[in-house]
Amino acid sequence: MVTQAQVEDFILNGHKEYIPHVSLDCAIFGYHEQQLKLLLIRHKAVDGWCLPGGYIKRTEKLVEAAARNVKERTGVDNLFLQQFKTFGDPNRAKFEEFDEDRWYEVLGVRVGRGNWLIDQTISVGFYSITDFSRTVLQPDMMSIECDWFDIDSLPPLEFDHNEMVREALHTMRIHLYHYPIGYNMLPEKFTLTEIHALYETLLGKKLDISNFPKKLIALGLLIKLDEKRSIGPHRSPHLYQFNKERYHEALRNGVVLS
Amino acid sequence: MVTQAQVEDFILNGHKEYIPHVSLDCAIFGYHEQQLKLLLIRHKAVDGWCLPGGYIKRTEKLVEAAARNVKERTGVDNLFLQQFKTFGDPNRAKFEEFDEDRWYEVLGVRVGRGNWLIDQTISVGFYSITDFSRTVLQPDMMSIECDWFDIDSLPPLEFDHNEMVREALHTMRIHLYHYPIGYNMLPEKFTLTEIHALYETLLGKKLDISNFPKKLIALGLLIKLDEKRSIGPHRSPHLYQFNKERYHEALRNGVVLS
DNA sequence: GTATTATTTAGTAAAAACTACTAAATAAAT
DNA sequence: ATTTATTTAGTAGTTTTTACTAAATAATAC
Repeated sequence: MVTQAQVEDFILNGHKEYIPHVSLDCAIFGYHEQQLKLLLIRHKAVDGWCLPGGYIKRTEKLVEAAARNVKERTGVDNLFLQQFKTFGDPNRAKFEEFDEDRWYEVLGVRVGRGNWLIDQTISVGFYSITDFSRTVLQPDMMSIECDWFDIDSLPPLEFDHNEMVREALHTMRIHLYHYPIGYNMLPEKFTLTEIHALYETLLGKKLDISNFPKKLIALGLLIKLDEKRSIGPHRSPHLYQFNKERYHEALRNGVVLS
Repeated sequence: MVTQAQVEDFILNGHKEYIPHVSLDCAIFGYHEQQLKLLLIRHKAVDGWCLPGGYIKRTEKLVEAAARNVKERTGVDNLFLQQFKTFGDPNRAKFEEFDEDRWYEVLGVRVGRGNWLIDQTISVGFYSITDFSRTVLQPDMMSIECDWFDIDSLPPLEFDHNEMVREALHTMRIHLYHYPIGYNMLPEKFTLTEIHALYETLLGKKLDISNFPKKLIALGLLIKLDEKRSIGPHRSPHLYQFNKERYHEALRNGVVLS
């Protein structure tokens, strides 16, 4: 639970703990059973939805700040997390629309125009992917709501966040061909059909079911187990798991998936 | 010419014109006759070499700040310019080594620890490519020297700039397969041998001379002219030029070169 | 003019990769 | 034992890539 004192301290003294003029925004993609969603939040003092974001502590690395932010919103750790682009445009937030009275009303603190939060920021964009069924959402102290939205029916977003989502999705889909993905999104042991559905959903297009797994297996990323899973009146699929070493080696050095 | 008054104004009042805590660094690659070089500068108050960089005016976009920076250093406009990564690590610059007396000595201004220049910054990395024979180098006001270095024999760089160069080169080489390149680096009309040499040098590897141009021609990026160039006692090569429309369309939407 | 020369560049054969499709295998249910 | 639905190995056809060959050709030397 966030207390009023904490909110006040953040607003009035946050610039001592965080680096001013720099923020980060996270496009957190959520996958589950062939659905792709995006996490959005609603700020107390802003009408529409936007990407979750935050500030960078003076003591932490950029990627650590992003990981902390994702963890705070979703409750989940250790996700696939990548920088995609940094945004800086004097018009990306409209400070002329800043309404001091409204901020006082909703936050209970008088935030002046000189406050560190009411100033131009450069924002570093990260994206992340998680299994949304395992998450426990938690808005940040400046927000009232936090929810998953289907990627195909997002509301219009505030600031330059529509562009951010477009860029994040684009980068994520390119990365899918160059980095292995699946940890944290699939059970420890999974079937080829499951990982196939994951890739199809993330890429937003069909992949031939019989050709798709060949490359992954040829690259040694998947280990075929001697177990099967019973899921109906038909042949039981084999279970697979990731070859952890190869997986992390591929994460570091990249692969080519097609 | 930069006056002492300008230096003082930049140091003491720069934070009003520029966004504090954010900087940018540019890996400016220079190509000419099968040589690949990198532009480095030497700060007045720092011993080693580093990437040229600068700050972002409150009125300009990120990419405009980078373009301005590249133009100031090289005198050349309108180059291929791409963001590659943003760097943020509390240890990327070592402020404990900051030597107030040395700064006074070399700059003639007393720069205190509270000064905006002596504080943690997040740096946005851009890379750019130009023909180094067409450039007129110009150090920035905080530097004494500015020169091209062969990419294979760079001096060790200050701060995290070795990592930046590694990342910039890596990104540039990936981009070569996804964006057309050559404008500003080749004459208006050029031979297949010339563009082949450009790609080989930038990629740092051999490309089969007889297969290389096929994809570029098939994509319609190159227009074969009816002119030839006389350059020796042998068959004269045809001249080509870029299909401007296709070139810019490919810059926007990307291509796949292999 | 003609032969020589070095390089450009069209063409092709072989190899590799990719795609679309077929059918065998198989485990649960009846 | 049979039916059923799905997994997954296999393959044939296509496309792309790669490696190589040789024809074309313009400047030079004679």
